[in-house]
Amino acid sequence: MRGQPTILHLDMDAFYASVEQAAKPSLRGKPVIVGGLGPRGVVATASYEARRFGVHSAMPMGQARRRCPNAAYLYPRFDVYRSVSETVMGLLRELSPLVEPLSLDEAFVDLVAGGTAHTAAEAEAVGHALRARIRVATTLSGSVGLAGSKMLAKIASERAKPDGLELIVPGTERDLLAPLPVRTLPGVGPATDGVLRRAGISTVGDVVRAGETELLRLLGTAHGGGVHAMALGIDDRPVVAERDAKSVSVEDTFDVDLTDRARVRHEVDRLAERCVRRLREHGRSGRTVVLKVRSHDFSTLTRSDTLRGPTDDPAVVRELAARLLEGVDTTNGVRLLGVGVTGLADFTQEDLFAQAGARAEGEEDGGDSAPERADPAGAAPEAGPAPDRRWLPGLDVEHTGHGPGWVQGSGVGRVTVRFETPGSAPGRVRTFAVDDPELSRSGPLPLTGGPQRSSSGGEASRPKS
DNA sequence: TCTGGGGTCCTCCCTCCT
DNA sequence: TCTGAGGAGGGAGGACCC
Repeated sequence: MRGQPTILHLDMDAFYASVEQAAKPSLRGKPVIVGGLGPRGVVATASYEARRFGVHSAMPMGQARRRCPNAAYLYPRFDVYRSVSETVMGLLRELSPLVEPLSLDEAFVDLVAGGTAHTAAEAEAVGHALRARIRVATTLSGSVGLAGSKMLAKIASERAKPDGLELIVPGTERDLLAPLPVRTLPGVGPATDGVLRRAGISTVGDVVRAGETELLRLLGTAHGGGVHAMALGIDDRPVVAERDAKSVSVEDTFDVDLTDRARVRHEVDRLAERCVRRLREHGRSGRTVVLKVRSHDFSTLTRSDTLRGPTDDPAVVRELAARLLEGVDTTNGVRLLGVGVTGLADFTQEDLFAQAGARAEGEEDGGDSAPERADPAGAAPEAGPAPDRRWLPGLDVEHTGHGPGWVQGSGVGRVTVRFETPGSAPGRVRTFAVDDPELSRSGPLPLTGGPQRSSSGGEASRPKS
C-alpha cells in the first residue's frame, strides 16, 4: 500500500437510470428502474428516487413493481450507456495512462502514473476538477474516492455517494475500516459472510481480532489470507490498464421453462452462433467450449470439452455444444441455457481430422438459417412482430409529424410515445397504432448540445477538447 | 417471492505423464 | 516391469463482482 492517496476510483451515480433521466426530461426527479422487463427480469439500476422505496440492483422485477408501482420501467439501452461511458473514460485517460475500467460506470485511475497528483491536496483537486468536467460533458454526476489502494479508493467512493468526493487520509485506514461490515471487503459475498458470521465475525475489526490463523482455518489459504490482509488495509493490487478477456459467453433465460428437446437443441445452436459472433468481434478464437444449463429448480450445471486447437468456426462450436447437451437430462424443464468459449487465442488451428467431420455435420443441420430473436421467450421462434416493430419501453423513436420521442408503453395494438429531447421541456404524450407508418425506431440523441440525432445510433457527447 | 448477463478466480478431483 | 510421487492440465462447481 502506497502512502499518498493517489489512486482514484470513479463511480457514476445510478448510471443507467441517470442516463435515462438525462435523456428524458419528464423522468427527472422521478423513480426510474432499468432492467429486464420480462417475467424473470431483475433490476439493473434504480434511480435514487426509486431506491427510497427499497428498490435496488439485482432485485426481481416483480418485487420492484410491488414496491414502486409508479416508477418508469425501461429496457436498458446499452449502446447509449457505452457511448456515455466512452466519454467519461476519455476524461479519465487525460489524467493518466493507467486507467482500469471495471464496468461501463466504474474505473480506477493511478494518478501518479499520469503525473497529475503526488500529494493528497493535488489528488483532491484533480478529483474535484474531474467531477466538474464529467458534469459538463455528460450532464451526469459521478462520485470519486481517493486513497492509497484500490480497495480503499472504492470504499471511499461508496461513502461519497451520491455526487460527492471522499479522500481517505493516510494513517486513518484501520480506524475507518474497523466498524464496517465484513461484506465491505472485496471478495466477501453472501457465502463468506455466512461462514464468518457463524464464527462470530461480522465487522472488519472482528476479522483483525480473529487473527490470520483463524481466517485461514475458516476460509482456506488463498481466500483467508486475502480477506485478512484486506481487513488490515493491505492491498497491493496495481491499477492495470489493459486486460485480455479470458472467456466469451452468451446466455439466455427463458420466460417459460423449455421442455421440448428439439427446442432446447435449437436454442443451443443459436447461442453457439451468437457466442462465435462475439468471439470474432473480439478477433479471438478458443479451445474449450462450455455449455451451461440451469434447470427449473435453479440448479446449474456446466459441461465442457476441449479441442486440440483453438477455433472460431461456428459449426465446430455448435456441434461441440450439441454433443455436450446430449449428456444432460432436460426433461424437467430448462430455465437458462448458455454457451461459452474459454482458452482464448489470437489464431485458429483447426484439427482437420477431428473437426472436419463435425463441421460437415453441423452444416447439414441448417443452423445458419436459424431465425433470430431479440430476446428469449417461451413462444415459438417465429412468433411476435418484426424486430423493428417491437415497441419496448424506453426505446428511441421518430414520428414524421411530431419529431423525436421515446416509447412510454405499448399493448393491445397501441403504442404510447412521449415527445421530448434531452434539451427540451417535459414533452407531451400521444398514442398511435403499433403499425403506424409515420412512426419508426431511431438512434439516441446526445445528452448535451444540439437536438440532432446521432448518426451512429449510440454516440452521445464527446469530451471537450 | 424469486432469483439477469457476462465475466474472473479458486478449489477439488481426476487423469496422464514422467 | 512395477510402483509411487508429483506436476500439469482438464472438468466441474462455487463464490464473487458489476
